Order: sequence, then structure tokens, then C-alpha cells
Amino acid sequence: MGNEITQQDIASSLGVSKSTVSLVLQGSPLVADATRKKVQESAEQLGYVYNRAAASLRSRQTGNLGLIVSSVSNPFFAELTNGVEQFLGVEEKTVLLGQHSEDLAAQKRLINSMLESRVDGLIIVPAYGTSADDCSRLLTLNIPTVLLTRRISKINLHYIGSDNVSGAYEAVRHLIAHKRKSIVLIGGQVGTPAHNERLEGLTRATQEEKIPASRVKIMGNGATRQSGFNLTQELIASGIDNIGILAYNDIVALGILGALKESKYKVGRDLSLISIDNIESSKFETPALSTVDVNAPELGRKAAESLLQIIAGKEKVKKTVFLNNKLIIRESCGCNEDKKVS
Amino acid sequence: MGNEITQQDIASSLGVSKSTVSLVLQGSPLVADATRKKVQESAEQLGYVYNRAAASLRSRQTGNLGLIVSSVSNPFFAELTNGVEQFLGVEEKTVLLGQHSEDLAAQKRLINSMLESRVDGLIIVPAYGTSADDCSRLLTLNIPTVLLTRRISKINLHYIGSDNVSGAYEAVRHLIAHKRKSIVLIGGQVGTPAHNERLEGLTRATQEEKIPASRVKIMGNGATRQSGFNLTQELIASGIDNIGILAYNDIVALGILGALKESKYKVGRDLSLISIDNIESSKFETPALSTVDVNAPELGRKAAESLLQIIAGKEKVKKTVFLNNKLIIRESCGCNEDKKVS
DNA sequence: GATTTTTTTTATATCGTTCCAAAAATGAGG
DNA sequence: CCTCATTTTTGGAACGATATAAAAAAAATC
Repeated sequence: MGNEITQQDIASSLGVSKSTVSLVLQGSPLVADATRKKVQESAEQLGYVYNRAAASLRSRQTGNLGLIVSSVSNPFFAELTNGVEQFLGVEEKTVLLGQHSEDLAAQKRLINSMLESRVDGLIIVPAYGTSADDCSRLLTLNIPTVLLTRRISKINLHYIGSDNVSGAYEAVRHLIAHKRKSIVLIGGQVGTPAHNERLEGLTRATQEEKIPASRVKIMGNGATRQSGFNLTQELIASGIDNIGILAYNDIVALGILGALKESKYKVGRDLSLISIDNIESSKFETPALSTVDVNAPELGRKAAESLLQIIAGKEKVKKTVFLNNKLIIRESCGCNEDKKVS
Repeated sequence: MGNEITQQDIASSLGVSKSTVSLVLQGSPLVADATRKKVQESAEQLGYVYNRAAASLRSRQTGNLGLIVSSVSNPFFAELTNGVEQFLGVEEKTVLLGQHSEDLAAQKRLINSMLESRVDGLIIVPAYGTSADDCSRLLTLNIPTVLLTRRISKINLHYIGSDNVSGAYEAVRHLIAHKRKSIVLIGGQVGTPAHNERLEGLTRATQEEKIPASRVKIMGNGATRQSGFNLTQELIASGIDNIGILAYNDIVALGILGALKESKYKVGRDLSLISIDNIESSKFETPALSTVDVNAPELGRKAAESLLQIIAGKEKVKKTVFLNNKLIIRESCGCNEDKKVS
């Protein structure tokens, strides 16, 4: 377990001061080239490993960034995580990962743990039901924070997400273009900003197209595959007639697909289904999912990029950013069954 | 950005020494109950946040553990990550996440970054082609390390993985029980330990059942959905007749399924398919995948548990642990088509 | 060669905690 | 009340780096 090599050891081995060594290892331009080279060689040769904890104690920057998501087993969050990690890896930052599984207590523990680790900043997909209060710590401590894909009302924090309203709007317009007579929104946590926004887009489209409210149905709650399955079974039991389904997200859509597979209804022909997210596997389903691409990896990258900007002090004012999304037409809407619809 | 609250501040506010405060916050039993309570209340009231970097500088324990996987976008690694994180979260450890995407240089950067963060230990799913040399740093620095699901030859490190040999063996025996006349192994990185082991299990089964070597085919390389798709197209072009396919893993199997969907062959009827892993979505595919359950979350948990043991000094001798797996019969093998096979 | 300017190096204090050994307080036994 | 054992508290060094300001060395100017 031989004692660790420190900058002092390098300094001693060369007869220079540890200040000089520190400067070299920080990549400072102040030190003479010849000296720099000597130091680097000695560091290499001695097997020196930079000690970030020690450095951060004095410099007040850890290079650690926290990422808190629901669960990486959910492909959407996995893609988000992937995007974040990809960007930050290149920037030589270290990612502390936490998963709250929609448990507020777990989320609280995670945030606290990351504060103890003195993360320079934090990217959070807040758990359902997170209140402004739950984030008060972040505000009083003034930790650079970006909320990702889920907003919290009455709180002044940066937010990056997809434009849910326009996404849902485009999707529902397309459903209606397929001559579907009624529209059903399946899944999602009713009352959350994300659900409200999708509902708003849906409503705007149905109103524009004069679909009476009686022909619009909202079926919550839950954003899992299982809940998509269950809700659809309910729906089938209550009777389906030429409907257009907007799935809260792809995961829910997979459950919907599963339930319909066991029924007499054929997706695309008897009904149209469009969801939101465009996770990687959605194009491989049968039928391939028509879905609104929110580009999760890009969302992750943008959040990470944004966070670094905030940390660098270049974004004083809290911003809310909606990334554009794009309706991807595949099979589940019915575009391969009847004539294509623009 | 008001200055931070330190243990000294708590101490001053109560007129005790910072040593006492430190003891309380470490949960030491040495301090009197009344004092403990005072300190805890004051800490709470002042909004104190423990500084782990400072603590670890002196105590030489960071509570940070590194996890390096290929990519969390791959559901198998996501489930592994989930298991690890779940276990360590409860143990109050912080997980530093890294993804190498099978890039050796990236992996090297990640390992180095984690060493700089002074992780107490490391769980690694090594990138393809990782040599003993690439891990020499870990050995000389004597960092507690667990290799997860992928072995590296000629290196003395703890390893936890699934029993590939028996998994492949059981799967292939089942394929043969379905009266499939030839056996094809699709996907995987040929030459890696994991591939060799699965091949060994396959070979043992085919030899036992007197399938001549001429009726056994190995199709590498690649462990992605796309490679499964491509290899299967090749296979179809070269002609299929009553074959049993062992897919290297579920992801590859998804590609295989995709390619066959476009062909005249029906999985289960014209051929049998069994894969390895049992990722969550495999039961939802059409047909549902028959697959060898390796229980990825459990592998992750066990790796984490094991790592903590090693860190605690309770596992001096390097161990290689194979977790049991279990063949899960669903549809893709054909058990729903013809009579069930035991 | 003396003076000024620029480049390079360094000494010292400091970050917030834990460790250690010793001091102080408390309790028990006579 | 004194002694001894036990419990509780404490001061100060230490961990390994960075920041700061000043010193030393080198280069430029006259």
C-alpha cells in the first residue's frame, strides 16, 4: 500500500518548489518549457496521480457534476444519461449518477449526497411530485442547476426540455388527418407540467379541427409499459371505434401495442397510434412507432453544455429552453395502411 | 455566494471544539448524548453541508465508487448499472459513472479520471480488447476492482459474471430437443472469453447430441442489434433449413428477429431461437424471446456487494464468481408452436 | 554596466476535515 | 476528600493541493 506520490515528491526529485509543480500540472503557461517538461517526465516516471479532492479543497472547484434521473433502465433516461455523459466526458468532468425511481425521499438523499460531494453543478430530472420546497437547498446554496425534461412550478431554475405543446399538437393533427373520429391521450402523470403541456397541444389541435370535447378522452395515470397495457385494456373493454391514440411516451406506447396485439384491433388499420420521445427501439417495433422525436441524447448534451455555461457564469438569468421536436411517421399511425397523409 | 458553513462555525456557535463536532458528524459513540444533540441541532439550523473532499483528504476514504460500462443505452448495461447503483445508494456511497463505448482510449481516460477522484473501488465492464496491460495501473496502485461480465486473461482481479458455459449448453440442448438439425451461433466478439465460453457450452451440447461439426456454424462479429440483423440476412441468403439459433445476447436476438420478420421464415415454426441475457423487454417481443436469464440487476448488486467486501479487506484472495443462470422458455424457441419440450 | 521590464520561480498561508495524544470532567470506591 | 478508572472533550498537526504576493532570474533598453 506504499505511500502516495505527491507533488512535493516530484518537486523534491527535481529540486524545484512544489508551487512550480502545481503550476505545471494545472497546465499554467507561466512556467518555462524546459521546467514543464522535466516535471511532466518526473510525474510520469514516479507514477503520480493527481489528487482532485486536495485540489478542490483549496480551489473550490471539484470538476464533479451530478446527474439525477429516474432510472437508467428506462431507455429514455438512458439516452438522456448517455448524452450528458458523452458531453461531460469530453470536457474532462466526472459524472456522479443518481437514480431516484420517482421516490422523493431517495431524491432528497441523492441531492444531499451530491452537495456533500461539492458538485460544481447538477442536472436533475425531478421525481414526480417534486415541489419548489424540495429544491430550496439548491437555491439558497446557489448551486448551478438545470432541470431536464420536467419542470417544477414556482421555482426559478434553468430548464431544458422538449416543446411538448407543439409535439402533441403535431401528433394529434396527424391523427385527425387519418380521419380518426375521437382522440385518446393515454398515460402520463395527470397534473404535472409535462402532462399539462401535452394536453394543451392536444386540445389546441382538436379544437382547431372541431373535434367535440365529448370525443376527447384523457386516461392517466402512469408512465410505464404496464400502465399503458392496463389502460388500453380498459379502453378496449369500453369499446373502440376509429380512434386516434396519443401515447404519453414511447414506453407507454409499447404497453398499448402489447394490449392491442391481444385484441381484434389492428394498429394502423383500425386505429392510429402516435407517441412521444422516439427512443432508439421505437423504429424496431411491430408496427414501427410513429412518434415525436425529442432527441433525448441531444437534450442531454444541451443540458450539459448549458450547465457548463452557467457554472462559467455566462448565464446569469434563469432560462427556460424548449428544443424543437419532429414528428416521425412510421407505421403505427396507419401511413403504411391507407394512403399516406402529409 | 456567502461563505460556507464549516464544522468550526458549529463549534463556535456552541462553545465546543471542532473535534467534538467532527466526532458527532462521524457518528462516533465517544461523545455524550446531550452534546451530540446540541451539535446536530446547530448543524441543521445553520444549514451545514458536510464536505467530503476535506474529510477524504485526511481520512483517505472518499465513499466514491467508480462504475465503468460500455453504454447505458444498451439495456443490458442499464440493468447492470441499475443494480450497482441501487445497492450502493443504500450504502451511502456515490457512484461515478463512465461509459467507454468500447473505445480503449476512452476507457483509459475514464480509469484515470476515477483514480484522480480517489475512488475507493472500481467496477468495470472492460471494453473489447482490453489487455492486462491496460489494467496494470489498478494493480500497482492496488485499487479494489471487480471485473463485471467480461474477463481479461492473464490478470489477477476479482471477476463476477454469469456462467456462460452452462447457459449456452442448456440453450443449445433445448434447441436440439426441438429437433433442429443444425446449430448456428450468431454474434459476439469472437476470441473474447465470453464468446469462447458460450462456444464451449454450445460445443459440449452438440457433441453430446452427436451433431456433426459440419452442422455447426459460428457467425461473428458484433454484439449490436444491427450486426444481428446483418448476420441473419447473410444466413438467410445462404439458405436456412430447420436450424436452431443461439443468439450471443438479447440485443443481437432483436436484430435477428428483425431480419427474419422480413423473410418467409417464421421464428418458432421454421427455426428455433434462444438468446442470452433476459433483458426486461425480451418478454415483450413478438415472438417473446426464449432466453437464458443472467439476472443483470443481480449481477450488478453482487458486484457492488463484493466490492464493498474487498474494500473492507474481507476478501484478500482474488475470486472468480459465476452466478447461476436459468433458461427461460417463451415463444421464440417454438415451445408454443409444436408440443412443449422439457 | 546600470536600470527597467518581463519571465519564471518560490515561500507561506490556506481550504475543511480527521487523527492523535493528552487534558479535563465525571464517577466509583475506599 | 483523595485516588483511580472511565468517559468526554480538546488543541494542534496533518492530509495534498492552490492562491497570493513577493523574490529571483533573465531579457531588454539605454
